[in-house]
Amino acid sequence: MSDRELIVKHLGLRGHRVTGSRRRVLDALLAAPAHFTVDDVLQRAPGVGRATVFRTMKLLQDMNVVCRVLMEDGSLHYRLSTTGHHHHLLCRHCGRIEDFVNCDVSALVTELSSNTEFEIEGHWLEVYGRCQSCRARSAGPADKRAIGSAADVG
Amino acid sequence: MSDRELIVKHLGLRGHRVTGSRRRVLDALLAAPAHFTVDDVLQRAPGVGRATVFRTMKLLQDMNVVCRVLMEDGSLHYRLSTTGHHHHLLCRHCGRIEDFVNCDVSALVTELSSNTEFEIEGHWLEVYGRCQSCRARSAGPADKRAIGSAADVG
DNA sequence: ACTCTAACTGATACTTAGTCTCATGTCAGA
DNA sequence: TCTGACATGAGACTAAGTATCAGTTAGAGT
Ligand SMILES: [Zn+2]
Ligand SMILES: [Zn+2]
Ligand SMILES: [Zn+2]
Ligand SMILES: [Zn+2]
Repeated sequence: MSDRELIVKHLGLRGHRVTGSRRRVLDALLAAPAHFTVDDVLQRAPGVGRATVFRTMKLLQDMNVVCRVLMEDGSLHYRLSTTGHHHHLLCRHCGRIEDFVNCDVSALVTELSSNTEFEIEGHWLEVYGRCQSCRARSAGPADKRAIGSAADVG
Repeated sequence: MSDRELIVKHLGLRGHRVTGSRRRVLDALLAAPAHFTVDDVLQRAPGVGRATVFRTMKLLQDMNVVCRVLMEDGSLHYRLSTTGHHHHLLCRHCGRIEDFVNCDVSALVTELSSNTEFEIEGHWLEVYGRCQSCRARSAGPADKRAIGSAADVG
């Protein structure tokens, strides 16, 4: 069973209708590159209305089919996702993204909980850097896929 | 020397002009509550143009006078800041914010660096939860200062 | 004090991201 | 196949921010 069929099935099971527009949006983002904007989807899903694309993205997000990625310039991209909670490592230089799930964010949270009087319920974390292949062909000038002024650089 | 005088002096030293508009924006945000939007500033700085407020906020941000806070609903707020890199603990229930600087994010970064082949250059982290006083008067219904659907809840 | 100019300004038009409304269309269960 | 709740597209609208530009001004140099 293809990715698309799986998702469609999942939609059905959750009581959502499987409509033409939703199928076109799905096809669009399954064919899209590793991360993309709502606008990318709009252009790849001909005939589907703007509002519908936004609505569908939100639906898929709630279903963990896609996740949102906060780019360093503050814009939001989307990415196919299977797992629930996880974080991203973004290469500033080539735009590549890797997920990390098993990393010890929970240790940080635990530490914070005991240091402060807050009860921690959630968090948002994105990490920016330079991937292996970009390090390899290093001293080259960075391209523009992940520009940043919004970065909380640490 | 007052906060304002200090900042004004700092502006001057960095070669920025100290104009009426900038003074009005400064007064506005020094009088504002613990965190506020650009729009709040606009309303508290009568006569200052929209674009100028945005420009001034960016300037003050570059000077570490203010920092940006990513609310759980995705909107951006500002907050007076003195230190450079730090993170925020936001109470979802009363809107209170605490900074944390000394927390071991660097351990996480180090771990990530060795687990992945990324060279980590920056990150963005916000933490959401419930502050001590909100926990004290617990079972009460949450108010609406920090609503969230955008949360990356972990 | 006077001049000069780069820095700054407000108005306004524009862009981008997303929401709302509403009349029309359609999926899927009976 | 009927039917109505769900979904849709068009387009108006909001919110957040940027670009342009003609006019103003801070403040350095004299
Ligand atoms: Zn790379
Ligand atoms: Zn940090
Ligand atoms: Zn609280
Ligand atoms: Zn996490």
